[in-house]
Amino acid sequence: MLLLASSAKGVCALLFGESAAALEEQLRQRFAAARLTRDDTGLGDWLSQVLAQIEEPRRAARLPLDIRGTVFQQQLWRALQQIPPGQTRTYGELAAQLDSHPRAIARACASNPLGLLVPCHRVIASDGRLSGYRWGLERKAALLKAEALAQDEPW
DNA sequence: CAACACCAATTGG
DNA sequence: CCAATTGGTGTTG
Repeated sequence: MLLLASSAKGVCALLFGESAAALEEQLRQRFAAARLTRDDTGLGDWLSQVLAQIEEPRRAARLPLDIRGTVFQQQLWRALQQIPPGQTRTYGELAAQLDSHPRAIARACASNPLGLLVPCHRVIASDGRLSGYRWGLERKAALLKAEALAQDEPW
């Protein structure tokens, strides 16, 4: 199940979870100070764009994003968005790019509230294997496979 | 503020 | 294969 949340400025969260209740809980934790209002219809348009992107990774959804986070996180997330579908970076590469440390990269990825929209699943370990994923390695592997596949397809 | 714990890593022994 | 190290962040005193 999927939860899409937005602020006045844009999409601020895209989470996976077991149930609606579990998702709301995640959301509440991530934005403790926010006043949450439910909107089952207004976000439908954005949501459908997100879903379309999942099926066609190369069509990156151009949604307004409202990314809340530290400077470091924003740098990383911006860097992640530069990674084209079907490609991957290692924690080490990103660390070098941001003049930081792999462990810090991982930590920042793990706190990315924008599942899919910030392609944190394109980050892999230095030996080329998948390491971890907030919403399950299964999902990470599936996403990467889908993207790699879409890359081969002639458009 | 400082101290501490928590990790989706990496490197060296 | 294990352990030591490392850095950003949230929590706690």
